[in-house]
Amino acid sequence: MTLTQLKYTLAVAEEGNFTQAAEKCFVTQPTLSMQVQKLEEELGIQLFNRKAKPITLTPVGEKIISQAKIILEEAKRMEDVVSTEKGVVEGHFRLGIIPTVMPTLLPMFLKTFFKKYPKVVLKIEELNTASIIEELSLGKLDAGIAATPLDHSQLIERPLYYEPFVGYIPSSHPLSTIKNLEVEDLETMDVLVLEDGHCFREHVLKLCQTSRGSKSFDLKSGSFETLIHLANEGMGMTLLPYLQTLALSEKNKENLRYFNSPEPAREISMIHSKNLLKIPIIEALSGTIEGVLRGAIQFDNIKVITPR
Amino acid sequence: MTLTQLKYTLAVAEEGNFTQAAEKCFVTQPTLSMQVQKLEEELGIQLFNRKAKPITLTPVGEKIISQAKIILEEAKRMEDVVSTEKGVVEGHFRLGIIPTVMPTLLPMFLKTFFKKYPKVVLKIEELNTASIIEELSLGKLDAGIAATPLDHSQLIERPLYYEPFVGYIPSSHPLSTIKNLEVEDLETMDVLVLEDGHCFREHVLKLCQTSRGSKSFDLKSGSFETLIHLANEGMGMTLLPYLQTLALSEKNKENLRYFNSPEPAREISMIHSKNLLKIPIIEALSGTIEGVLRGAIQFDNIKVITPR
DNA sequence: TAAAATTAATAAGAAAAAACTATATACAGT
DNA sequence: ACTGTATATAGTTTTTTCTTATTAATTTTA
Repeated sequence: MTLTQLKYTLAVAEEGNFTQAAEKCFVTQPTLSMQVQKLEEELGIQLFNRKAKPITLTPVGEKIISQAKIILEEAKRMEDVVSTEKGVVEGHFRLGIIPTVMPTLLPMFLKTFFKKYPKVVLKIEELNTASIIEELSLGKLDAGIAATPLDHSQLIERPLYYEPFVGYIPSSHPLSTIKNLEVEDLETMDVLVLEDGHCFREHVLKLCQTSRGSKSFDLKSGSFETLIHLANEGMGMTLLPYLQTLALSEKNKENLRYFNSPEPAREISMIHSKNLLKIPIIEALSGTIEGVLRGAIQFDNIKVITPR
Repeated sequence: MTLTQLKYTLAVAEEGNFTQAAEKCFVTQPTLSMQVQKLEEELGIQLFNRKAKPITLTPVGEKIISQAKIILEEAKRMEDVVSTEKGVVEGHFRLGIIPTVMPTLLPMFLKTFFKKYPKVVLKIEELNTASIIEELSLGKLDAGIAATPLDHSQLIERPLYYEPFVGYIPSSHPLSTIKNLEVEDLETMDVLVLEDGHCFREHVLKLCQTSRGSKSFDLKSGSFETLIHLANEGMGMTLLPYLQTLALSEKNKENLRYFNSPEPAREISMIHSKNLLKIPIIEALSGTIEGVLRGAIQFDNIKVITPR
């Protein structure tokens, strides 16, 4: 059994077609056919049902293929081991980012990062915290950016920045006359929050302390844009993460009210598994993000609100 | 990178010597040297420090080797996948058995099993329940025999037999005059139990119900032999698993008192992980044990005592 | 210190494996 | 039955892997 045979067999399984699989592997069709046959012979098992069109896997074949995937996956990691040791910043990298960070953070560091590390192929996904944790532990993700601390024993957290919460209070709102917010102001107010699944929602609820189930809490929405719309239409006030406020129109910016010091803020961190693969890329990403944000977010006195 | 290269490199790492490694791999030394060199070249990394005698791994080499082990381990599992599918009962099999079952069960089925399935190479270890569970999930064990139910989501349990508890009450003991035991008798009595770590200890304590920390409970011992000795010397009574009583001397057998129906009993099961590797061997083992015990343990009315 | 022994690297050729081109064969759909 | 598509087989070339023979380097022993 060779890794090449496994690769070819996997390709056939995925393409359902020898000819296409051969193309994908950059070899001719007979080459591929023969290697698959050799594997079948060595294992003493029929892997494919060649009569079916498109070709299907036999039940045994399914199991073999899933084991083949594991082997090839581990073989691929060898490269990671090497480049980690070399400290080389290159290769594929899969990054998960929570939805409330993604749109504001991404444009800030992406260009800088690509310029500095052109050999890294980033694949970025928008995922909620739970998915990031799961995919990290499954090895489907190399790192994630989420609000911390998470208190997860298998993960390492590296804080990137602290993002204060800012009040958005339309002029129609009773609280709009004040100059600066106090956390206490929130307790009695109706605050519009994101829908379930966003950790930012949990942050805000925690900040508001009240678990009294006020009806306005149920005006859930998936985006800050909608939240601002709703607020402008007199449905209440809301809280935004600082970076989100930078993109507001001048008119909407007038509705912002900052908290008095110590400002409540969320901690945003790079998280990754303890197996120290791809550390150089993680360092490069973290460094770039920290550098870009050093100017953008500068606050003396903050109070971190934990996600849970 | 090929599996052969990894195999050769691993051999050198293990032997600390190219020549011996070559022997172990059934190839000549130059073959092995060249393949290792090719791997080093492909990875672009020096794996071995050839100046040291015996040859040592470079720090990078260590990491590469540990990844190589993972890959080869997974490659080896391919065989298991195949033979499982073929239903072939052969190959290496690692079985863990708890200490209170090991000495009585092993001699009952081992001979029969080897006669029926000569191609299986059994490696049996005496381990407590916690170790069995851990090693099963690490893949260091193929199956285990322990008292169940364990309520562990990653494991499958297949009950093999139900083993009643039998009272051992020396003539000096106040209870020795009775003919049959009732569970209630235990509550007021001083019962000698095994030391911590044995699940049989937990069974007995549970049966006795009392968590009142009676002093006699602390006369712990690691084996039933000692327990019987202690009992004979007037330290109290004890409980034995049924199979253990078969080996007692005729004189000691007179001290046995069986429970009235429903007899309390422990459930002994074959446990294995949900990844269905080596199922045929597990089936063969389970079948053999069940067959052997069918005659030995036959009780109509029992009441299973769970470990926890 | 020189000779012998051990061990790894190199060179060159043989054997084996993996790739290719060309062709045959099987099986749908028309 | 014909045609197009797809896989298997045959024969050849290329590449890789392994072997034997030899060299080079290092350690051990006399």
